[in-house]
Amino acid sequence: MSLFLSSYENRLDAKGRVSVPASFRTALNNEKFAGVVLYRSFTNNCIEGLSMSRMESLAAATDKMGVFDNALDDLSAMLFADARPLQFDVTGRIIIPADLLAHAGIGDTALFVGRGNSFQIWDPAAFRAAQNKSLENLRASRPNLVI
Amino acid sequence: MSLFLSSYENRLDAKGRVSVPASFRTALNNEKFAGVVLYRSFTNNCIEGLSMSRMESLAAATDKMGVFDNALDDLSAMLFADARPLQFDVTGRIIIPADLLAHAGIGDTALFVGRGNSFQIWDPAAFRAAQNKSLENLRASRPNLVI
DNA sequence: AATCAAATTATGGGATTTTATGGTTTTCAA
DNA sequence: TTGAAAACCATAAAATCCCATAATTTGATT
Repeated sequence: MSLFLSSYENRLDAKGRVSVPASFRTALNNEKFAGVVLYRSFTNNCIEGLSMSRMESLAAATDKMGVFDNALDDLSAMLFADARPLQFDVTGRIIIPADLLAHAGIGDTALFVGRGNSFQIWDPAAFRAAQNKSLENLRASRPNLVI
Repeated sequence: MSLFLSSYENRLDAKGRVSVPASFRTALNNEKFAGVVLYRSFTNNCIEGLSMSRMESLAAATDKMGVFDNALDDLSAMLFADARPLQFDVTGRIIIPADLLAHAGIGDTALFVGRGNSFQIWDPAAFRAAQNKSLENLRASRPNLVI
């Protein structure tokens, strides 16, 4: 398996440690960096997460675009400056930096949400609200995706 | 064979395990992931099922289109967040998560319904009711299917 | 067409492993 | 030396594996 799928609600302990869901870890288990990269979402009150190798391919992609695209320059500046590499401990936990937790409004419970090739970390209630919103949007726009 | 055809009614045991019908399993037997991906139907009180490779091609598609199609982005987000990868045990069983069972109103018997390239899982009675409803609709509208 | 044997499939329960979570000790740098 | 981070250890709950058995299908042979 190599996609981040499904959602998992895990608790932060007194030291701020959270288990990254086992299925996310297996999705990462032939990565050379045993951990994840987190950064603040630009669009939502949540944390974005991906593998180090995907971060590297992002770097490669922005390289190819050249130095004259200002928007992209801003984006990659933000992204790379903000990105936090976090290594798993022996039991597969990480400590999410306080400013990321604050940005996502996460208290003592974190919801890991699969997004295919990446994932997000949300405050459970905030995610449910956001998901209801996009379900409404979908019902209104009825995109025609063939699955 | 590679299509999901026909319907099969199987029992859930005390631990919630159900056999995926053998013919569905053979339809999946050159997949690298030995199992299925399930998610809540957006339109019916049932569970949708498909192969992991189909899920992966969806991930590839959303990658290519980037972040500019909001509707499709919403949809794939819903899908990936909701999708449950479930591996077969040695005898070809899976455990359907409790929230999916609740959404489909499934008690101790699950009806696997072939849909060609995908399948659905229903509560038997709920499926029969839905079938009658769509038969009524068909009689009323008489769509003209050209083969 | 009927019957029986063999293979496959569905189902059941106990044993084992993983996983999430908590706490304690050690290390290291400020 | 003191505080934070990392390493280490422990455990309950959940998921998975393993083996056994009942039911069904398939295929062969009358």
